[in-house]
Amino acid sequence: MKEGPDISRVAALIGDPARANMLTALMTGKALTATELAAEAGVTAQTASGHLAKLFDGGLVQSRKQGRHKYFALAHGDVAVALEGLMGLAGGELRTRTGPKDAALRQVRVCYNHLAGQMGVQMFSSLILRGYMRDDPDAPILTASGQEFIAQFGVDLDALSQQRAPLCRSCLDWSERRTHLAGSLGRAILTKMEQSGWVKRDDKSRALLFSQAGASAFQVAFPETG
Amino acid sequence: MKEGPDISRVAALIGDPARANMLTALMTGKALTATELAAEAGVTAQTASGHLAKLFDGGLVQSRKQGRHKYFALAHGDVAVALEGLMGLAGGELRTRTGPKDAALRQVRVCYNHLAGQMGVQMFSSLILRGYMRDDPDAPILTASGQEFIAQFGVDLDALSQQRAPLCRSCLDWSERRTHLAGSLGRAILTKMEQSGWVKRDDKSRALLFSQAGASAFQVAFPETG
DNA sequence: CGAATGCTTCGGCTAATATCGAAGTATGAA
DNA sequence: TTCATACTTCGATATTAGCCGAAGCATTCG
Repeated sequence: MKEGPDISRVAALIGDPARANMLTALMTGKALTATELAAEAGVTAQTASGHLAKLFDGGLVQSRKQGRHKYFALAHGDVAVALEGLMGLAGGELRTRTGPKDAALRQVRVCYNHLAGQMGVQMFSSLILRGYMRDDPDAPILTASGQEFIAQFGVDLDALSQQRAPLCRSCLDWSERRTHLAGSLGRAILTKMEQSGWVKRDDKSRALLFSQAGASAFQVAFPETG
Repeated sequence: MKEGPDISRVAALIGDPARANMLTALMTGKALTATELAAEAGVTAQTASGHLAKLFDGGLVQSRKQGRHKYFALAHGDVAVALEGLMGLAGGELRTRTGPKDAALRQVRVCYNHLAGQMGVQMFSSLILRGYMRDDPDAPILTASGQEFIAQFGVDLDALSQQRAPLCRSCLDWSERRTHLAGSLGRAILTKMEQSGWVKRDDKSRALLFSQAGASAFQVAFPETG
């Protein structure tokens, strides 16, 4: 009578309108906070909290606590695939929403001491896609080829590993809502970029000012799609 | 927020255990009567009637009356694709149970009307690696050499391209977690294999029974190049 | 013609669950 | 510290929806 896995459980999870709205909102690939998802679903915070707990238990979303916010994202690509399949049956359309303010800050800025914004996310994903780094659930891990790449970039890894602070750490990007590289390595890379004259910090804001040559060099070092 | 075409509606349809069992039973591609589906779902005939009406209204199944029987089948291939996607999500949770029947199903089975399981994935990747097919993000594309290969295999491509249904389509395999070939071409290939006596369908399950000669011929036609 | 089978509709019972108000924790800011 | 924000837990309510018994059509067969 029963063949294959039980699909009713996971389908029932998606079958609630509030949860379905949350999941579709997460289809952008960006992480959203619990309150944002509550607004997206049109329910109160308490209700949303219950829904999100169920989605987490069902393995459809992953969560990440950062400060007093809790960010949620789809657990993995298979979830998006399944959702797309359902959308094909419903003939649905996708809507987009996220509103950052300053365009310059959204493109690139400093986050404590490391690179953030669109370029920060690009650097991180470029490292991942070329096999220099592995996005472990716990923390990113620099591979052997990655260590070589970073050394050639001009960062002294041995000195960094002496420090107490973790070498690699992923940080959720404010505007992009995707992970970028933090930790002592992220800090060292930004420092190296400053030393090389690629970029200067703005005194008043978190904006970063790339020189024309620096921007070009960045694109060469961390190309967009691998 | 009650806007637009709802993914939750169709997901809720699949979300009921009885309906999910009916749909999985229909994944064989065979049409089943209402009473057969009632037994499959473990409910009475009245309950099944209500479920099937809902599935029909939701566009997931098609029905045709024949004498005093009413036969149901999946509405179209997209439904099977969506169901397989959901199975991929639910598969991870039920890793513990692997019966003898599951092993056979993992190796090869029928997905609506095309080949699935380990052999289905092998066929797909064999076509890709030999340059007969290109795995476009949108949908797989048959190359010129691929068209020649398929024609030699004994499938009339001209007749297929006349149909409204897409020729090539990728479907995510729930056991292998990789794509296999669906669409009218996938269906035609399986039909050809049946006509050639390579394989027979099981009446009760999604299992496929390859003859010894058929299995050998399959390995010759779609070698494991990877 | 009855009798039997396959399917559907109706009514009521029951269980599940989505929802929100209120109160409780945790983190960050003033 | 004190306050505000973000999120969670608890309790109660209400709507929903699955389920089956009983009865009603429709079709087929003896």
